[in-house]
Amino acid sequence: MDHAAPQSPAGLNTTPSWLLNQSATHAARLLSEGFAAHDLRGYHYRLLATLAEEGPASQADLGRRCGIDRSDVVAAINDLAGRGLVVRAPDPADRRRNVISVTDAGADEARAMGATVDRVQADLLAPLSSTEREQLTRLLTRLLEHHRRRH
Amino acid sequence: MDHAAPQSPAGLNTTPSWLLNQSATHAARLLSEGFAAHDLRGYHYRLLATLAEEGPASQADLGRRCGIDRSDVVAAINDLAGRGLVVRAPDPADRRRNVISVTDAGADEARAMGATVDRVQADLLAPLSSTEREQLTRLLTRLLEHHRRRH
DNA sequence: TTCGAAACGTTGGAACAACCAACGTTGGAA
DNA sequence: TTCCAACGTTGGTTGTTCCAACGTTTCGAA
Repeated sequence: MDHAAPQSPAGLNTTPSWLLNQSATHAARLLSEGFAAHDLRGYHYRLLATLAEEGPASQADLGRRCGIDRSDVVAAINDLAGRGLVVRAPDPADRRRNVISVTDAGADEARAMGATVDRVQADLLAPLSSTEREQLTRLLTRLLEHHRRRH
Repeated sequence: MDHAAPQSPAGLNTTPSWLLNQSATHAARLLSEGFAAHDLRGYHYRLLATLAEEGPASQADLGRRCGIDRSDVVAAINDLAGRGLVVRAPDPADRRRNVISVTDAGADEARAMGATVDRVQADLLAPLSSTEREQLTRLLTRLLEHHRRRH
Protein backbone atom coordinates (compact mmCIF):
# COMPACT_ATOMS: atom_id res chain seq x y z
CA MET A 1 0.00 0.00 0.00
CA ASP A 2 2.99 2.23 -0.28
CA HIS A 3 2.37 3.35 -3.83
CA ALA A 4 -0.05 6.20 -4.29
CA ALA A 5 -1.00 8.43 -1.43
CA PRO A 6 -4.26 7.03 -0.05
CA GLN A 7 -6.71 9.85 0.36
CA SER A 8 -7.57 9.30 3.93
CA PRO A 9 -11.12 8.89 5.12
CA ALA A 10 -11.30 11.20 8.07
CA GLY A 11 -13.07 8.71 10.29
CA LEU A 12 -10.87 5.78 9.51
CA ASN A 13 -7.37 7.09 9.63
CA THR A 14 -7.69 8.91 12.91
CA THR A 15 -8.46 5.78 14.88
CA PRO A 16 -5.46 4.69 16.92
CA SER A 17 -5.83 1.08 15.91
CA TRP A 18 -5.65 2.07 12.26
CA LEU A 19 -2.63 4.28 12.90
CA LEU A 20 -1.00 1.54 14.90
CA ASN A 21 -1.63 -0.96 12.19
CA GLN A 22 -0.28 1.27 9.44
CA SER A 23 2.79 2.23 11.44
CA ALA A 24 3.52 -1.35 12.34
CA THR A 25 3.02 -2.47 8.76
CA HIS A 26 5.48 0.13 7.61
CA ALA A 27 7.96 -0.78 10.33
CA ALA A 28 7.62 -4.46 9.50
CA ARG A 29 8.23 -3.70 5.87
CA LEU A 30 11.40 -1.75 6.61
CA LEU A 31 12.60 -4.48 8.94
CA SER A 32 11.82 -7.17 6.42
CA GLU A 33 13.85 -5.37 3.78
CA GLY A 34 16.72 -5.04 6.22
CA PHE A 35 16.57 -8.69 7.21
CA ALA A 36 16.52 -9.78 3.57
CA ALA A 37 20.15 -8.71 3.31
CA HIS A 38 20.92 -11.38 5.94
CA ASP A 39 18.64 -13.87 4.22
CA LEU A 40 16.71 -14.25 7.47
CA ARG A 41 13.36 -13.09 8.80
CA GLY A 42 11.83 -11.63 11.91
CA TYR A 43 11.46 -14.88 13.78
CA HIS A 44 15.12 -15.70 13.28
CA TYR A 45 16.22 -12.34 14.56
CA ARG A 46 14.05 -12.47 17.64
CA LEU A 47 15.34 -15.91 18.56
CA LEU A 48 18.95 -15.13 17.79
CA ALA A 49 18.90 -11.85 19.71
CA THR A 50 17.23 -13.43 22.72
CA LEU A 51 19.74 -16.26 22.75
CA ALA A 52 22.65 -13.85 22.40
CA GLU A 53 21.35 -11.67 25.21
CA GLU A 54 20.10 -14.22 27.67
CA GLY A 55 22.09 -17.35 26.91
CA PRO A 56 21.01 -20.90 26.07
CA ALA A 57 17.39 -21.93 26.54
CA SER A 58 14.94 -24.66 25.61
CA GLN A 59 12.74 -24.19 22.58
CA ALA A 60 9.57 -23.81 24.62
CA ASP A 61 11.29 -21.25 26.82
CA LEU A 62 12.48 -19.33 23.76
CA GLY A 63 8.99 -19.36 22.40
CA ARG A 64 7.59 -17.89 25.58
CA ARG A 65 10.23 -15.18 25.78
CA CYS A 66 9.94 -14.20 22.14
CA GLY A 67 6.19 -14.57 21.87
CA ILE A 68 6.54 -17.19 19.16
CA ASP A 69 4.48 -20.36 19.02
CA ARG A 70 6.31 -23.61 19.83
CA SER A 71 5.67 -24.99 16.37
CA ASP A 72 7.14 -21.91 14.72
CA VAL A 73 10.20 -22.06 16.95
CA VAL A 74 10.91 -25.52 15.57
CA ALA A 75 11.07 -24.32 11.97
CA ALA A 76 13.09 -21.19 12.75
CA ILE A 77 15.60 -23.12 14.86
CA ASN A 78 15.88 -25.65 12.05
CA ASP A 79 16.90 -22.83 9.73
CA LEU A 80 19.35 -21.31 12.18
CA ALA A 81 20.89 -24.68 13.03
CA GLY A 82 21.18 -25.52 9.34
CA ARG A 83 23.30 -22.41 8.94
CA GLY A 84 25.46 -23.12 11.94
CA LEU A 85 24.20 -20.06 13.81
CA VAL A 86 22.81 -22.08 16.73
CA VAL A 87 23.31 -25.57 18.11
CA ARG A 88 20.49 -27.86 19.18
CA ALA A 89 21.46 -30.36 21.87
CA PRO A 90 19.33 -32.64 24.07
CA ASP A 91 19.13 -31.50 27.68
CA PRO A 92 20.68 -34.26 29.82
CA ALA A 93 18.76 -32.99 32.85
CA ASP A 94 15.36 -33.19 31.11
CA ARG A 95 15.13 -35.43 28.10
CA ARG A 96 12.00 -33.70 26.84
CA ARG A 97 14.00 -30.58 26.14
CA ASN A 98 16.50 -29.37 23.60
CA VAL A 99 19.02 -26.79 24.71
CA ILE A 100 19.64 -24.16 22.06
CA SER A 101 22.87 -22.17 22.12
CA VAL A 102 24.33 -19.57 19.78
CA THR A 103 27.57 -20.37 18.03
CA ASP A 104 30.28 -17.76 17.46
CA ALA A 105 28.94 -17.29 13.94
CA GLY A 106 25.47 -16.88 15.45
CA ALA A 107 26.70 -14.18 17.81
CA ASP A 108 28.30 -12.37 14.88
CA GLU A 109 25.10 -12.60 12.91
CA ALA A 110 23.11 -11.34 15.89
CA ARG A 111 25.38 -8.31 16.09
CA ALA A 112 25.12 -7.69 12.36
CA MET A 113 21.35 -7.95 12.46
CA GLY A 114 21.27 -5.71 15.51
CA ALA A 115 23.08 -3.06 13.49
CA THR A 116 20.52 -3.47 10.74
CA VAL A 117 17.69 -3.07 13.23
CA ASP A 118 19.34 0.08 14.59
CA ARG A 119 19.49 1.51 11.11
CA VAL A 120 15.87 0.69 10.42
CA GLN A 121 14.86 2.15 13.75
CA ALA A 122 16.58 5.42 12.96
CA ASP A 123 14.89 5.53 9.57
CA LEU A 124 11.48 4.77 11.05
CA LEU A 125 11.73 7.38 13.79
CA ALA A 126 13.41 10.02 11.65
CA PRO A 127 10.55 12.52 11.91
CA LEU A 128 10.50 12.37 15.72
CA SER A 129 12.71 14.17 18.19
CA SER A 130 14.41 12.08 20.83
CA THR A 131 11.91 13.33 23.40
CA GLU A 132 9.07 12.24 21.18
CA ARG A 133 10.68 8.87 20.62
CA GLU A 134 10.80 8.40 24.36
CA GLN A 135 7.18 9.45 24.59
CA LEU A 136 6.15 6.95 21.97
CA THR A 137 8.13 4.18 23.60
CA ARG A 138 6.62 4.98 26.96
CA LEU A 139 3.05 5.05 25.67
CA LEU A 140 3.37 1.78 23.79
CA THR A 141 5.06 0.11 26.73
CA ARG A 142 2.23 1.19 28.99
CA LEU A 143 -0.29 -0.15 26.51
CA LEU A 144 1.37 -3.52 26.25
CA GLU A 145 2.02 -3.77 29.97
CA HIS A 146 -1.64 -3.20 30.69
CA HIS A 147 -2.88 -5.79 28.23
CA ARG A 148 -0.25 -8.33 29.19
CA ARG A 149 -1.36 -8.20 32.80
CA ARG A 150 -4.91 -9.12 31.97
CA HIS A 151 -4.01 -12.27 30.11
CA MET B 1 19.04 -2.52 18.96
CA ASP B 2 20.44 -1.59 22.28
CA HIS B 3 22.73 -4.56 22.76
CA ALA B 4 25.01 -2.18 24.64
CA ALA B 5 22.42 -1.37 27.31
CA PRO B 6 19.78 -4.08 27.64
CA GLN B 7 16.82 -3.10 29.75
CA SER B 8 15.09 -5.13 32.39
CA PRO B 9 12.95 -7.49 30.29
CA ALA B 10 15.30 -7.66 27.31
CA GLY B 11 16.87 -5.32 24.82
CA LEU B 12 14.39 -6.54 22.29
CA ASN B 13 11.34 -5.35 24.15
CA THR B 14 12.42 -1.72 24.15
CA THR B 15 12.80 -1.19 20.42
CA PRO B 16 10.01 0.97 19.03
CA SER B 17 9.48 -1.29 16.05
CA TRP B 18 8.97 -4.23 18.38
CA LEU B 19 6.58 -2.23 20.56
CA LEU B 20 4.72 -1.03 17.50
CA ASN B 21 4.45 -4.51 16.13
CA GLN B 22 3.23 -5.99 19.39
CA SER B 23 0.72 -3.21 19.94
CA ALA B 24 -0.61 -3.50 16.43
CA THR B 25 -0.83 -7.27 16.72
CA HIS B 26 -2.84 -6.92 19.88
CA ALA B 27 -5.08 -4.28 18.33
CA ALA B 28 -5.59 -6.44 15.27
CA ARG B 29 -6.58 -9.39 17.41
CA LEU B 30 -9.10 -7.34 19.35
CA LEU B 31 -10.50 -5.96 16.11
CA SER B 32 -10.63 -9.38 14.54
CA GLU B 33 -12.58 -10.71 17.51
CA GLY B 34 -14.97 -7.80 17.24
CA PHE B 35 -15.45 -8.25 13.52
CA ALA B 36 -16.10 -11.97 13.96
CA ALA B 37 -19.42 -11.09 15.57
CA HIS B 38 -20.41 -9.50 12.27
CA ASP B 39 -18.97 -12.42 10.32
CA LEU B 40 -16.79 -9.99 8.41
CA ARG B 41 -13.12 -9.04 8.39
CA GLY B 42 -10.88 -6.01 8.31
CA TYR B 43 -11.00 -5.52 4.55
CA HIS B 44 -14.78 -5.54 4.59
CA TYR B 45 -14.95 -2.94 7.31
CA ARG B 46 -12.51 -0.60 5.65
CA LEU B 47 -14.40 -0.74 2.37
CA LEU B 48 -17.81 -0.45 3.93
CA ALA B 49 -16.81 2.45 6.17
CA THR B 50 -15.17 4.31 3.31
CA LEU B 51 -18.22 3.83 1.10
CA ALA B 52 -20.55 4.95 3.86
CA GLU B 53 -18.45 8.02 4.58
CA GLU B 54 -17.54 9.13 1.09
CA GLY B 55 -20.19 7.70 -1.13
CA PRO B 56 -20.00 5.46 -4.23
CA ALA B 57 -16.67 4.80 -5.87
CA SER B 58 -15.01 2.50 -8.35
CA GLN B 59 -13.17 -0.54 -7.11
CA ALA B 60 -9.75 0.82 -8.03
CA ASP B 61 -10.58 4.06 -6.27
CA LEU B 62 -11.71 2.20 -3.19
CA GLY B 63 -8.50 0.22 -3.20
CA ARG B 64 -6.41 3.37 -3.31
CA ARG B 65 -8.36 5.04 -0.53
CA CYS B 66 -8.34 2.04 1.75
CA GLY B 67 -4.84 0.87 0.95
CA ILE B 68 -6.10 -2.45 -0.35
CA ASP B 69 -4.82 -4.13 -3.48
CA ARG B 70 -7.20 -4.16 -6.47
CA SER B 71 -7.36 -7.93 -6.48
CA ASP B 72 -8.30 -8.06 -2.81
CA VAL B 73 -10.98 -5.44 -3.37
CA VAL B 74 -12.63 -7.76 -5.88
CA ALA B 75 -12.97 -10.59 -3.40
CA ALA B 76 -14.14 -8.36 -0.54
CA ILE B 77 -16.71 -6.60 -2.71
CA ASN B 78 -17.92 -10.02 -3.89
CA ASP B 79 -18.57 -10.94 -0.26
CA LEU B 80 -20.29 -7.66 0.54
CA ALA B 81 -22.42 -7.77 -2.61
CA GLY B 82 -23.36 -11.37 -1.89
CA ARG B 83 -24.77 -10.21 1.41
CA GLY B 84 -26.61 -7.30 -0.08
CA LEU B 85 -24.50 -4.75 1.79
CA VAL B 86 -23.23 -3.10 -1.40
CA VAL B 87 -24.29 -2.98 -5.03
CA ARG B 88 -21.91 -3.38 -7.96
CA ALA B 89 -23.05 -1.62 -11.12
CA PRO B 90 -21.23 -0.84 -14.37
CA ASP B 91 -20.31 2.81 -14.77
CA PRO B 92 -22.14 4.11 -17.87
CA ALA B 93 -19.61 6.93 -18.18
CA ASP B 94 -16.61 4.61 -18.22
CA ARG B 95 -17.25 1.01 -19.10
CA ARG B 96 -14.00 -0.13 -17.52
CA ARG B 97 -15.34 0.72 -14.11
CA ASN B 98 -17.81 -0.66 -11.65
CA VAL B 99 -19.53 1.75 -9.34
CA ILE B 100 -19.91 0.39 -5.83
CA SER B 101 -22.61 1.82 -3.56
CA VAL B 102 -23.75 0.89 -0.08
CA THR B 103 -27.29 -0.33 0.39
CA ASP B 104 -29.39 0.60 3.40
CA ALA B 105 -28.47 -2.69 4.98
CA GLY B 106 -24.83 -1.87 4.24
CA ALA B 107 -25.12 1.49 5.96
CA ASP B 108 -26.64 -0.23 9.00
CA GLU B 109 -23.85 -2.76 9.06
CA ALA B 110 -21.26 0.02 8.73
CA ARG B 111 -22.76 1.75 11.76
CA ALA B 112 -22.84 -1.48 13.74
CA MET B 113 -19.24 -2.24 12.89
CA GLY B 114 -18.29 1.32 13.71
CA ALA B 115 -19.70 0.81 17.17
CA THR B 116 -17.68 -2.36 17.51
CA VAL B 117 -14.54 -0.52 16.47
CA ASP B 118 -15.26 2.19 19.03
CA ARG B 119 -15.60 -0.42 21.73
CA VAL B 120 -12.35 -2.09 20.75
CA GLN B 121 -10.65 1.29 20.64
CA ALA B 122 -11.75 2.09 24.16
CA ASP B 123 -10.54 -1.29 25.35
CA LEU B 124 -7.20 -0.89 23.63
CA LEU B 125 -6.55 2.58 24.98
CA ALA B 126 -7.93 1.92 28.45
CA PRO B 127 -4.60 2.48 30.23
CA LEU B 128 -4.06 5.88 28.59
CA SER B 129 -5.48 9.22 29.60
CA SER B 130 -7.19 11.26 26.93
CA THR B 131 -4.15 13.53 26.72
CA GLU B 132 -1.96 10.53 26.19
CA ARG B 133 -4.28 9.16 23.55
CA GLU B 134 -3.96 12.43 21.71
CA GLN B 135 -0.20 12.27 22.07
CA LEU B 136 -0.09 8.76 20.66
CA THR B 137 -2.36 9.69 17.78
CA ARG B 138 -0.27 12.73 17.00
CA LEU B 139 3.02 10.83 17.07
CA LEU B 140 1.78 8.03 14.87
CA THR B 141 0.21 10.47 12.45
CA ARG B 142 3.51 12.33 12.16
CA LEU B 143 5.31 9.07 11.56
CA LEU B 144 2.96 7.99 8.81
CA GLU B 145 2.81 11.42 7.25
CA HIS B 146 6.58 11.52 6.98
CA HIS B 147 6.90 8.11 5.40
CA ARG B 148 3.98 8.58 3.09
CA ARG B 149 5.51 11.70 1.61
CA ARG B 150 8.67 9.94 0.58
CA HIS B 151 7.12 7.11 -1.40
C1' DT C 1 4.44 -46.60 43.88
C1' DT C 2 1.47 -46.05 40.57
C1' DC C 3 -1.02 -43.19 37.41
C1' DG C 4 -2.80 -39.28 35.30
C1' DA C 5 -1.88 -34.60 34.11
C1' DA C 6 1.32 -31.61 32.22
C1' DA C 7 5.28 -30.06 29.47
C1' DC C 8 8.15 -30.87 25.51
C1' DG C 9 9.35 -31.13 20.49
C1' DT C 10 7.29 -31.98 16.25
C1' DT C 11 4.12 -32.31 12.19
C1' DG C 12 0.52 -30.47 9.55
C1' DG C 13 -2.57 -27.22 8.52
C1' DA C 14 -5.63 -22.99 8.94
C1' DA C 15 -6.67 -17.91 8.63
C1' DC C 16 -5.46 -13.48 7.31
C1' DA C 17 -3.04 -9.61 5.41
C1' DA C 18 -0.27 -7.92 1.84
C1' DC C 19 1.42 -8.28 -2.55
C1' DC C 20 2.43 -9.47 -7.52
C1' DA C 21 1.91 -11.02 -12.44
C1' DA C 22 -0.92 -11.48 -16.23
C1' DC C 23 -4.98 -11.27 -19.03
C1' DG C 24 -8.70 -9.02 -21.88
C1' DT C 25 -11.40 -4.82 -22.07
C1' DT C 26 -11.87 0.04 -22.37
C1' DG C 27 -10.33 4.99 -22.50
C1' DG C 28 -7.58 8.70 -23.78
C1' DA C 29 -3.65 11.09 -25.60
C1' DA C 30 0.01 11.38 -29.14
C1' DT D 1 -4.87 5.10 -35.77
C1' DT D 2 -1.73 3.58 -32.56
C1' DC D 3 -0.06 2.94 -28.23
C1' DC D 4 -0.09 3.25 -23.48
C1' DA D 5 -2.62 3.51 -19.19
C1' DA D 6 -6.35 2.25 -16.23
C1' DC D 7 -9.82 -1.08 -14.98
C1' DG D 8 -11.68 -5.54 -13.12
C1' DT D 9 -10.53 -10.16 -12.60
C1' DT D 10 -8.07 -14.63 -11.92
C1' DG D 11 -4.72 -17.09 -9.76
C1' DG D 12 -1.16 -17.29 -7.45
C1' DT D 13 3.02 -16.34 -3.36
C1' DT D 14 4.80 -14.87 1.00
C1' DG D 15 4.96 -14.09 5.96
C1' DT D 16 2.94 -13.96 10.51
C1' DT D 17 0.14 -15.81 13.78
C1' DC D 18 -2.33 -19.45 15.51
C1' DC D 19 -4.41 -24.27 16.64
C1' DA D 20 -4.89 -29.46 16.97
C1' DA D 21 -2.79 -33.61 17.53
C1' DC D 22 0.90 -37.07 18.25
C1' DG D 23 4.44 -39.66 21.01
C1' DT D 24 7.82 -38.98 24.58
C1' DT D 25 9.25 -37.55 29.07
C1' DT D 26 8.58 -35.62 33.69
C1' DC D 27 6.28 -34.66 37.92
C1' DG D 28 2.80 -34.46 41.44
C1' DA D 29 -0.99 -36.43 43.90
C1' DA D 30 -3.62 -40.26 45.19
